[in-house]
Amino acid sequence: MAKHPVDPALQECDPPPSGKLSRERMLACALEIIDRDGIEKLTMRRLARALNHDPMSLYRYAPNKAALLDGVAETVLDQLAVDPTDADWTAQLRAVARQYRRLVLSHPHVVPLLVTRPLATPLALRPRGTLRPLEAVLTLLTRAGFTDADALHVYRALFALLHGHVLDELREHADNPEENDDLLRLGLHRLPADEFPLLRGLATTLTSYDGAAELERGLDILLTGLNTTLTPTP
Amino acid sequence: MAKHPVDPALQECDPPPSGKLSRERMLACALEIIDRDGIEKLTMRRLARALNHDPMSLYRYAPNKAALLDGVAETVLDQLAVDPTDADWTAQLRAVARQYRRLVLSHPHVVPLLVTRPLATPLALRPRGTLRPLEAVLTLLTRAGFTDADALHVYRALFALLHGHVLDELREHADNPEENDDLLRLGLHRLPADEFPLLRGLATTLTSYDGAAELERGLDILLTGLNTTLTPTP
DNA sequence: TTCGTAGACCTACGGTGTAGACACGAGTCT
DNA sequence: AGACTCGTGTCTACACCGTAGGTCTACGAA
Repeated sequence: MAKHPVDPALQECDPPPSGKLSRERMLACALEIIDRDGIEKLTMRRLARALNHDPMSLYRYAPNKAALLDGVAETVLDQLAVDPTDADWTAQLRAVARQYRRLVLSHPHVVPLLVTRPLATPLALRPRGTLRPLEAVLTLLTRAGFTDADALHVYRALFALLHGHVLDELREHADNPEENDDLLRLGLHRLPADEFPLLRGLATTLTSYDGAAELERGLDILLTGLNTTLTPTP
Repeated sequence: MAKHPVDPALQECDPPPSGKLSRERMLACALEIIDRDGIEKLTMRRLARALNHDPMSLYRYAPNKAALLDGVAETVLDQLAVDPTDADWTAQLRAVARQYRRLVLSHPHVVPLLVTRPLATPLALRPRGTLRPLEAVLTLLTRAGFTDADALHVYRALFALLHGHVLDELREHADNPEENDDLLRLGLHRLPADEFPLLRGLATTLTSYDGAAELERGLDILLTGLNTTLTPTP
C-alpha cells in the first residue's frame, strides 16, 4: 500500500481493485477516471492499472475503446429517469430537463461524449441505454395525445434545448475553474479595445451566470411555443 | 490498424503541396483532411505528409496539436458574417442562424471541435476569430436597444439553439449515410419489440427529416419568446 | 565578411490502441 | 478417469502517435 514507485496522481477505484472483473466495474472505474482527470486521460493502460489488471483484459468486456466510451456515456445517460405515465406531460418534461442538467453537471467531462458520439453511430446501433429515454419520452407524449411524428418533434426540440444549454453552461464553467473573476476580467482586458469593446465590458456580467434560471427560461419559451403550434389532443 | 502498409486513400491537398509553408496553408489542408476523413484521422504526420513537409515543421505555425485544432475551428467559424448594422435585429439573427447551419453542414466533421473545444478554454483565451461573431452579435443587439446583459442573454439562447439543432440534424445524417432507409428500418426492427415499440414504428418518420424547416420552427419559437420576455427599447 | 535568425529536417523517446498467441482453471461429455 | 471446450486473464509485439531537442541551410543585416 505504501509503495510510491512513480506517479503521485495514480489512484485506483473505490471498490477493491482486485478480484474478478466485470463490465460494470470497468465502466464505473472509467467514469471515475474521466470525472477526475478528463477524457483524454482515460487510457486503456491507465484504466487497467487502476483495476489491477492487464490492459488486454478490458477487451473481454468492450470490443474497442470507442465502445468503452459509448458504454460510459450509456451508464451516465441511463440514470435519467423518465416517468412515461405522468399525466402532466409538460411537468414531466421539465422534470426530465432539470434532472438531465443536474446529471451532466455532476459529470461535466462526459458531455463531449454525450453530444459527440451519437454523431458517429446510426440510431439503430446506439447503446440501448441511450435509446431508453427516447422511447420513454415518446410513450409519455403519445399517451398525452400527440401523434408519433409530433412526439418525435417534441423530443428533438427538448434535447436540442438541453444540449445547447448544457454546452453554454459548461463553457461558462470553463471560464471560472474557481471563482476568480479577476482572471476573467484581466483576460478580457487583454483583448484589443477597438475590436472588442462590448465583450470587454461584460466581465462582471459573465461571472454572475445562473444556469438553472437560464434553463428554466429556455423551457418556458420552448413549452409555450410548443403549446401554441402543436395540439396534443386533436 | 492499417490494412496495408500504403494507404489508397492517401491524397494531398489542392494547392501544390510543396513550396513555402504558412499557417493558412496548413489550416486549410487540415480542414480538407478533416472534411474528407474525420477528426481522428488528422495526424501531425499525415498532415505533414499531405503538405510534403516534415511533421516538425508544423510546430512553427502552431504550438501543439490542440492549438492546431482550435485554428481549424477558427477558420470555419470566421466565415460567419454578421452584419451589426442591420436595423432589423430578428432578421439578422435569422440570417446568422441559417448561415451557421449551412456552414457546419458543409463541414460536419468539424462540429465536435466547435462544440467541444470551448469547454476546455476560458473565454478570454479563445481564438480571436471565435470571439468576433460574439462581439458582432452584441453590437447588433445593443444598437437595437438591448442592455449589455440582455444582449448576452440573447446571444447565448441563439447559439444554444443552433448547437442543439445542429447536433440533432447531424445525428440524423449519421443515420442516413446514403438514403438507405431500408437499413434504418431493419436496424430498428432488430430492437426488442416489447421494450421499444414506438421507436420501431418511427422508421419512416425518421427518414423524412427536414433540417431547414426544423431550424426555422426553432427560430420562430425562440424569437417570439424573446420578444415577449425582453423588450429592446425600454 | 560575419553573424543572427527563420525555416526545415532528423532522430529519438515515451506513450497509445490492439492483434495474436498462450496459460489456466472450471465445467461437461464420453 | 481422461479429453474437451470455453471463459478469463496475461504476455509480447507492432504500427503509429505527439513532440522535445539538436542540426543543417539560406538569407538579410551589420
